[in-house]
Amino acid sequence: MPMTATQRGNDTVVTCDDVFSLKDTLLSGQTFRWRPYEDGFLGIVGQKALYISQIGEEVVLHNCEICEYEGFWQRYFSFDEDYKAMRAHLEYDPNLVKAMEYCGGIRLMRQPLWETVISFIISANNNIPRIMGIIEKLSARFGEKISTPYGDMYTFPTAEALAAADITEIRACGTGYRDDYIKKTAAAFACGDFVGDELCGMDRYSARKRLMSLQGVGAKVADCILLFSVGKEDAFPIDTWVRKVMCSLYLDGQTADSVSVKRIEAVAEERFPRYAGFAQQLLFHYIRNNT
DNA sequence: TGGCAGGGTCATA
DNA sequence: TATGACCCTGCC
Repeated sequence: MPMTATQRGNDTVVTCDDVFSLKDTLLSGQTFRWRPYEDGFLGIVGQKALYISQIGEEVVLHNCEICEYEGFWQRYFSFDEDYKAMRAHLEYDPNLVKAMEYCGGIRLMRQPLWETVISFIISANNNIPRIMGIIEKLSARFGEKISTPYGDMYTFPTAEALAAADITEIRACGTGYRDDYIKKTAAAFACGDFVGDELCGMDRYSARKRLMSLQGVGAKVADCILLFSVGKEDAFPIDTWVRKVMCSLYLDGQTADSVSVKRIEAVAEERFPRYAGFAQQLLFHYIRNNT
């Protein structure tokens, strides 16, 4: 049993028997709607707001019944997965051992598909603070205001709301040229052309191809969606940082722009035949914070 | 003040 | 398969 959960008063307390880090998980660029709040983080996912904190081995989901935890948050944070075994499996690689010493408590989240698709369309050619700002503005403009114990918050806009939105109003939220991608992708979800459930039964490459049929979704964004939402643990998003780290560690220090994405993909498959996505996240987080 | 990169994607040739 | 344009912000 990787994690055990109990109800304590109004809270659900999850006891970790491993090295889980809430902070590293929420700040590793997988998710964009969590902010520091009191001793932990405050976030909103779907219609649910949550204040969550961690002290040592205890993770506290404040004002959260255990049935809500088991019905949603457990899966969202991948608390039902055995990360101890994953880490043990990856110890054959000395670079990953170093990365795990630094940020081994990261978990790959399984976020709602729709929110993840739009968030990562916005992420293209962009930086994290700005991505967060754009999502907040879109939510304030097109989401629903809900009252929570922490004040009013806005839900992520529905596909219907964004599909029906005036494109200039989408752009006014700071999306830039991504406004059109957002509206068209929203339309694909809203009219039922795109059904997320179908991805689960597909292999990684078929699922990626299907996601890339959406406007604004290229290979990298598709892989992020597969890894941070769909739970495809073999997805391996290759961005500029991963390119750099893969070249420096596994391609004899060749320069990043001299090696094709295909080559890096092949090396990743060879070096990380299992849990490639977790390896990617470890290396990415390690290199971003140690260079 | 101006130039440029920032966790890419798309259209064009 | 390889280029260049694309919106916007903050940093140097």
